[in-house]
Amino acid sequence: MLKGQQTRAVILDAALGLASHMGLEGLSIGALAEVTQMSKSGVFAHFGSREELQIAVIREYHARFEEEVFYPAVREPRGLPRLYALFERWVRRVSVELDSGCIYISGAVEFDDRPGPVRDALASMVLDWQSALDRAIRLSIGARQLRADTDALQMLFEIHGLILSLHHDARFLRQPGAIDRARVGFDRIVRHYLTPGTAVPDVPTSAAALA
Amino acid sequence: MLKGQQTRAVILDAALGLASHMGLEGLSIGALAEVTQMSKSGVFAHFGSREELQIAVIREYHARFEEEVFYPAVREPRGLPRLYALFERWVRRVSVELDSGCIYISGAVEFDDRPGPVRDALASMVLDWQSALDRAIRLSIGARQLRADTDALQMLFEIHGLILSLHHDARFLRQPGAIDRARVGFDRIVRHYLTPGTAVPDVPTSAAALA
DNA sequence: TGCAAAATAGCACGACCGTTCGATCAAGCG
DNA sequence: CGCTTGATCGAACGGTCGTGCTATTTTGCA
Repeated sequence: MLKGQQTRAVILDAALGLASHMGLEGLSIGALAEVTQMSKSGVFAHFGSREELQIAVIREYHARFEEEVFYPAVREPRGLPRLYALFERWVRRVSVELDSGCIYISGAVEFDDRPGPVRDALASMVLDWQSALDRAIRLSIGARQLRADTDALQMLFEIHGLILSLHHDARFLRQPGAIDRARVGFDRIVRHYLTPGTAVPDVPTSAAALA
Repeated sequence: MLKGQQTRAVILDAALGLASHMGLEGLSIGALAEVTQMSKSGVFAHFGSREELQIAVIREYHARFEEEVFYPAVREPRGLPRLYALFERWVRRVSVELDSGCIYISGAVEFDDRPGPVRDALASMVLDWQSALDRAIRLSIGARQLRADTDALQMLFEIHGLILSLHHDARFLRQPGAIDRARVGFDRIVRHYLTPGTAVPDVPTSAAALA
């Protein structure tokens, strides 16, 4: 009983690392068995099918994402401080994980015209995260830090674009300045929707982080 | 001699359709043979290896992209009109192709940590396109339509994010309003870098296109 | 300590993969 | 006409894939 859950966790951990390099479609039970020093059937037995394994990986990624990005950020006060914290931790997750890679992003591309349970699970997690961001934006509007006519979903669309552009430039093109470009873009977006006279938090920069 | 190039073109056309659905990694010679009603070895002979096939697909996609997006847009006058045309055609390419999919974007995710000739070819095409956009932005600065202190690469980073967000929301999440969100975002970015007093072209909207 | 149950291994299967090789077919040219 | 050359095919190879089976080992509890 205990042993089962335990090795399952070990497998899942290895699967996450493997999936963030090869993608969810590149995740194979054979490779997973090799990494964990188990037999293919031993690995297989814990999930019942490859699809279930993929879904388990997605759920595990979601749990870790919440742990590292969402929960710490919602401890910040409502409004802009929380929104800034959410974005900054999101940026870090996408860029620090430079040698792994965001499963939300790679999965979205892999499964964008491949219907099925995996795609559904992925979409549900992504929508969950987006609605969390949407709430944070609306709270900033409610606190009159962002203008009342702010289109929260439009703002979210633009912010999400910065993260995707960061992922593209940093991971694929290996351009080092991408993190600060994302931060600058975020600051510009916030200032655009800002209620005049409201103070904005400082934007962290890589240079500042070094000092 | 003639027949060879001819069927090669037929295969390549089918390969493009197949790759934009299944990704460059999902492109298989067997499936390609089935679609083109040929034998696997017949298909194979035209490229010599799967990798060469993938590179040929990338080159063909690049050629079509130039044909549909770049060349028509550079016939617009320098500065903002050309920049708007480039963006609008880019948007259309990413969204109209809703049932196919942009190989630049899916390829970037598939090959972001898979070094080799395919990744190199892909990166070279993407950088080519990005430098074209960069030139268009700099020409707008030179024409004093955008402010002299405009950071062209930062602006490019933000615009690229809109396209990626559009691709994500329209293709993966199937949200219908994404195209206009991208256009609104673009208009907002341009206005931010705009030299005060400069007129901006109208932004096309889906509603206007219907009228 | 012993026994039931859970966990893991070993093996085989059919399917698909990219690739190779030799045979066959069609067309162009002397 | 025959010969060469390029295009295409058919069959096969070794490999990996996911997935079933049946043993065998290991675990947790009475």
